[in-house]
Amino acid sequence: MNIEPVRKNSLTDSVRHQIVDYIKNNEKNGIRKLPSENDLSKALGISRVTLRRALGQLESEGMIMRKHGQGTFVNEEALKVKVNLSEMIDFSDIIRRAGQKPSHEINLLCEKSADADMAQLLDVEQGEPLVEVEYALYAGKVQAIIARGYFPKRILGDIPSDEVWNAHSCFEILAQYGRTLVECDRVKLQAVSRQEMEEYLGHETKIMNQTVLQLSSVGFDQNVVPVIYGEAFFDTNIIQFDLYRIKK
Amino acid sequence: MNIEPVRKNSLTDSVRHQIVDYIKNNEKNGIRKLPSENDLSKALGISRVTLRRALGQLESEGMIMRKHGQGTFVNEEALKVKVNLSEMIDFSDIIRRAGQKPSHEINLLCEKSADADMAQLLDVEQGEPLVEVEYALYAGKVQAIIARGYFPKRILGDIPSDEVWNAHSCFEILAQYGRTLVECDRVKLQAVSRQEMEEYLGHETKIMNQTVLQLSSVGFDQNVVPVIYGEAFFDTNIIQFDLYRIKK
DNA sequence: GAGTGGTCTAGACCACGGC
DNA sequence: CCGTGGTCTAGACCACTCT
Repeated sequence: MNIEPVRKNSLTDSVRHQIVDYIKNNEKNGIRKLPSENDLSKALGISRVTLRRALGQLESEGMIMRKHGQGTFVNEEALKVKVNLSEMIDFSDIIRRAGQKPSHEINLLCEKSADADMAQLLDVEQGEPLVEVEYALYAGKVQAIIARGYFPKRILGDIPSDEVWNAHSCFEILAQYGRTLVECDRVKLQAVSRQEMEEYLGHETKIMNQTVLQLSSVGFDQNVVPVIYGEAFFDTNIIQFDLYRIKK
Repeated sequence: MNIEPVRKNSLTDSVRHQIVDYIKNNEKNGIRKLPSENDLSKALGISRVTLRRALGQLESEGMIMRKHGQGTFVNEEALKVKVNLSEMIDFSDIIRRAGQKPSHEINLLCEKSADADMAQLLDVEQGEPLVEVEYALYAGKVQAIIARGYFPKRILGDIPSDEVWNAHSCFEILAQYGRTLVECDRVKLQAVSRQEMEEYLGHETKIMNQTVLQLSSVGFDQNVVPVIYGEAFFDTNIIQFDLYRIKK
């Protein structure tokens, strides 16, 4: 039983992927200039409008740069961004991006009723049954992330077995057992001491650093209805988040 | 002598601003649905393509949500983001967004030659003269940010007087005296202890928190040539960065 | 002047949601 | 069924850069 996120491939999307492939294939050759928009649109058999939509998306991500009167170029500085904070990715992928091998274990899995704060964050009635789950994530053999999540129990039809929890992330379980995709989230950042983290969690951890980066996030489904609240603590000696920003 | 960032207003830009105004004006009335694309484009006297380009930009920022077959809606969750980390804004504006009154003082202003690390980061020769400047920024009466910046001295024709430094940010001085606009930057995040921060800075600070968020950034001009390197330390009890992220 | 990206349009057709 | 947003096109004209 696998429910995959269904994303139709528009022409623009597939063009964008072709351009990304083109860039990756020519990375070694040192080719930093793309063909002109006219040439590219003819070569791809599409209108210039569609090509420009694809290029515009890549430009807003920072992957390419366009210079009026000169051409379109690969932006090598933006490509140096590894652990991109502005992308919504799994904890495991974050560790992979940091160049490490990810693994995880479940610290905690239980039911809890929503207190006032949680009820407001998740837009549910106070007392509504929530699932509380805590993961410890390792980069190689070192603990890099502690993540705790809360979401309404009713989203899950049946509570999966421990094996399932051990093999999948919260988001995968919400997708497969709750048919709920987290499409966007709002994140708050704080720097906290290891001691503050352990007081919040209520137990000791194997995080080595004395200071950690705390990300508090509310995840929403496609209708911007809150579905999950998470608190994650990162050892920034191991996970260094990056961002590439463009002035508007 | 004021050199303003020259940004031509395209039709799409002005349409986008009109939509933002529309949203702000109707925020109080509780109107969360925008007119249909056909109606809007007719009312504004523009083609639907141009309107959709403007709406698409607002959607990628999270300000609006479009539902196929239903309409376009204001995204209230995204609007809750206050101190948006994915926007390139001045330290003073960051403090304003956090709901505080900003002020700043210069801690340090001197010349320094580039060491190996700095030479690599700024893509200059080792030994090249740099300007080193350190600001302390206050939220009300509390120290909230310490920021240190380095940039090649040759960018500035003449070194401005102390008065100018006290009245402007690094970016304003680079723009007005160096005719250099910082158009994009790459940022790295770390959580560090107050002690580590003070060791890096070489002096004590008035930051109250025991842990701070460190942002290390390289700023680039419109040709993605590095022009400034900065290390900034934030008291996240006062400045809590936010992000709204959309899955791709 | 030739080539590049930047902007805008009119119009067609499709897919989804609610009535 | 109708109205909504989603996608794509051909073509025009402009502004910038280089030679």
